[in-house]
Amino acid sequence: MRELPHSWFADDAVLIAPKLLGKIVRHGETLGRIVETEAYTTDPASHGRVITPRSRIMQDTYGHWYVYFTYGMHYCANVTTNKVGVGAVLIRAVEPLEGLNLMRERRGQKDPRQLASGPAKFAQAFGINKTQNGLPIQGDFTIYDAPAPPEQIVAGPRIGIKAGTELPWRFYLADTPYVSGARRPKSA
DNA sequence: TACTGGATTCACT
DNA sequence: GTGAATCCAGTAA
Repeated sequence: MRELPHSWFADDAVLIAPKLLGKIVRHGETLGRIVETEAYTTDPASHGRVITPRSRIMQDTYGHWYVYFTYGMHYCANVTTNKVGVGAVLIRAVEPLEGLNLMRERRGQKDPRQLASGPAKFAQAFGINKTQNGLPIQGDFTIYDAPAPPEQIVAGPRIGIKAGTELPWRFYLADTPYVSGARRPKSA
């Protein structure tokens, strides 16, 4: 398999997010197919709306991992994008392909559909934490090229936590049981 | 220095 | 459908 070259991540996050579907992500022994993504740029729901020490990586790099810690217990993994601006794509769900026993051990779950069907589930199953933050997408923690049938790519509902604001762009593959059960906004 | 709330998940009703 | 868990980045003072 061929690794995605650094230049592949130079475009805007909203363009990269659907193109990531079907690609193969690997961290060590764990391997899976990306089935759900979400694009963040400078919208109100994004860390990139204000550049801080944490979010600076969204502005300063592309083709790197941006891993952050949230809700006191979860990690989420993004790829940074956009050579000339601010952007990142959150990996929301992955279909497990290799290293399932290791994922089951890390997750405490047997059902393959419960191993990586959510951004924090993916991070836990693949052993991702803040030590991976800022690493380039290559080597031991990388993404391989793979074809994604265009007819299976679905553009979101634009789910977000702040009703009435500009929401992130979410994309997923149809006809897989491995996508997340993302919640709708609490109120319209 | 103190406070607030979160790009989530899970258990429970 | 609802709420708890849990800690850190960001913000205001």
